[in-house]
Amino acid sequence: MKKKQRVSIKDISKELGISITTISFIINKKAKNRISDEVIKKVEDYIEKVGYEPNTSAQTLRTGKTKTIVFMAEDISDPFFSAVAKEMEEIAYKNGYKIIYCSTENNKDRAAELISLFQNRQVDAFIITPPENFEKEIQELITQKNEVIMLFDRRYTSTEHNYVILDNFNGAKMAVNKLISSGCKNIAYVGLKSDFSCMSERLEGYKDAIKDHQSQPISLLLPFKDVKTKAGRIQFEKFINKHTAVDGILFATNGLAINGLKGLKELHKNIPDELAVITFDDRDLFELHTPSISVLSQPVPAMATELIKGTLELLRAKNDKNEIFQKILPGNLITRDSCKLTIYDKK
Amino acid sequence: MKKKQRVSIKDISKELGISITTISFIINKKAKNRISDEVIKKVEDYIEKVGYEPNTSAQTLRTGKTKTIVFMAEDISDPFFSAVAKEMEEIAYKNGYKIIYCSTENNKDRAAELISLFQNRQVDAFIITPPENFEKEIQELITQKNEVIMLFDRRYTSTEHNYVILDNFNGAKMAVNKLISSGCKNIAYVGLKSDFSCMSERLEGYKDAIKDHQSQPISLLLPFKDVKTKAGRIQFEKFINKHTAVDGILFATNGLAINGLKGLKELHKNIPDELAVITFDDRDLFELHTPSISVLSQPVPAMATELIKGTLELLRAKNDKNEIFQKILPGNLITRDSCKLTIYDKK
DNA sequence: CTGAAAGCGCTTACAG
DNA sequence: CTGAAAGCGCTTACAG
Repeated sequence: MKKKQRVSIKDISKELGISITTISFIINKKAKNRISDEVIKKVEDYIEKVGYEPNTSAQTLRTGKTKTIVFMAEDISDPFFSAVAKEMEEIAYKNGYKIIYCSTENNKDRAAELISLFQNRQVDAFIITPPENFEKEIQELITQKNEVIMLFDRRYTSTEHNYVILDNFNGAKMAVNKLISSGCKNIAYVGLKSDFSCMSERLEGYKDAIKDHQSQPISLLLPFKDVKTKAGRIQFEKFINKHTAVDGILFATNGLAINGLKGLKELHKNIPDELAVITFDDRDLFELHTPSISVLSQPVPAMATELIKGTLELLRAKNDKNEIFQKILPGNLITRDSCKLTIYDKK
Repeated sequence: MKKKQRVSIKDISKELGISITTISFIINKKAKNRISDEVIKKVEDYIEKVGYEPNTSAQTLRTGKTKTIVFMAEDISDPFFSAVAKEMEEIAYKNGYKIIYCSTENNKDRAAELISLFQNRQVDAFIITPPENFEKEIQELITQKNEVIMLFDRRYTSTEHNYVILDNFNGAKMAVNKLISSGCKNIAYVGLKSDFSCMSERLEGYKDAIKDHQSQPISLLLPFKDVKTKAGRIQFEKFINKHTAVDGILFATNGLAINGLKGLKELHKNIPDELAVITFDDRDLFELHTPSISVLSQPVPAMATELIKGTLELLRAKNDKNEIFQKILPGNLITRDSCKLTIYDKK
């Protein structure tokens, strides 16, 4: 935290009597077989001594690379996304990259506006959780090839693209199997009415898990705008009152679970005796809830690592080849009191 | 989301047959009394038409201004800080600024490292929640005058500096008065062992509120590292077991409250009958908790607005004068079931 | 009222 | 193995 005056390549050149060309090559590790070891050593030592750091703007202006990644989350203040964001940052900084965040609020106009804003500001890569009905825009973005495009949490089946997602299908299966093994006979699925791949994959996982177990799926799909609202809660309560046989629920997102738990409280349902509950995404709220809520948690650190690792890899490979980075990570089942104990649980 | 090739001032100059000097003046609104209205109109129309956006790196290289603000939070994945972050972003983008986030984890070495990192990358302003024992470093940073320094959540009494904070003293008083009016006779304070101004101000507010009410303050101050740990919970439980007369608690942070609520659950304390509870900071967890928890919530949108507004103002005023921006915002008391009802509550 | 030119700090093709 | 020079896209002091 010293430094008064920034030192430039020119200063080093003057000081050491070596051309700026040579110094630049050394700084950029392009000196091998070009510059003598002696000169390399001399320059590196001096750089170390004065703590030289290249001017990013000059580099950007010259190369067109900004060393900046944009993370467009659905909502950066959502605990899941902010946890991912925090982990990513750390790794990005270590690799000399900055991250800029923004929230789409699942609004496609807003997302389009943000993308165009950041394209103007020049960024190297976008990590995006696309909003509803955004496939065309994403495709166009990928086709332009101006930036590396990495999708997160959601993918499209029609296009070949980079993504990091949860294994939603098997996650849902694990969660439902937990409900089954704890004695539930009629399991309902509460999800989002959405074209998000994660939502359809979770629903499919649910259906697959119950197919030999109960006569037919029972599901409620709420529109995105109602997830946190009273209107959504009323729809959920109606659903519960209608399907009286339901004795287990899988919530597809933590938002749905929170509103659903409020609803179950209003209906005075006893968890887990009348109704067992499990949800996607862990939050400390679920641990503290009475009773504590079982979850299928997403591996946040692993996701963040893959997201950045993949993006940096693609950034390096850019133009080299049409490399594709795809990762599907398994979730973790955390059993708590909202599922009845079974003889298999030792606790 | 079109655009193939970025258009530069040079392109405009060639197209319109006007010098780049003139165009630059018009873009930067320095055209008044220098350039004819006719030319201004012509250039502005063309810029509008082709959607010209200046190259930020070139501007930065030339002016030294990066249009970047760093927000160093204690933990950017904490709901309070991530909520503030999200609000700030929106306003910053509208003003042509980017925000970069990082987390100090309340670690002073890490904070110092981050500051030096971002100084090298050149940023215009720092919005900082300083970690413990960081006053000297902050003072040095302010003295350097390389960037605008805005403190958030914590301030120092010894130095004159910019800050946006909660009215902690009166917030704590309001919270304690709520406990008093709901019938508590022995109110304890659970806080942080810390040199943060917010912590001492809250403790003072508590002391001031109870001074005519109970014989002496009863407080537990935990070290930062134990806030979320089992060790901290055990200390808390011992404290509760020791002070059997305590029938009301004010928690100084949401983290302390969460761990404390876990402890009270383990001790099978009935809230609010045996023990009423109120905490600083609202989280949806507190609303969903059984019983729901009363809080002294911080005005997140107003804080974010003041933070950015103030920072931009100082950025504009830089060098002009030694302007100082200080804002103390009032908290909101939200009464829920963790305080007993009084005849004054209509519900 | 308008423009030619220097220079911010880099990178890299080219020459030697 | 090393260096002189052009140029990335701006801003602004200076000249007219």
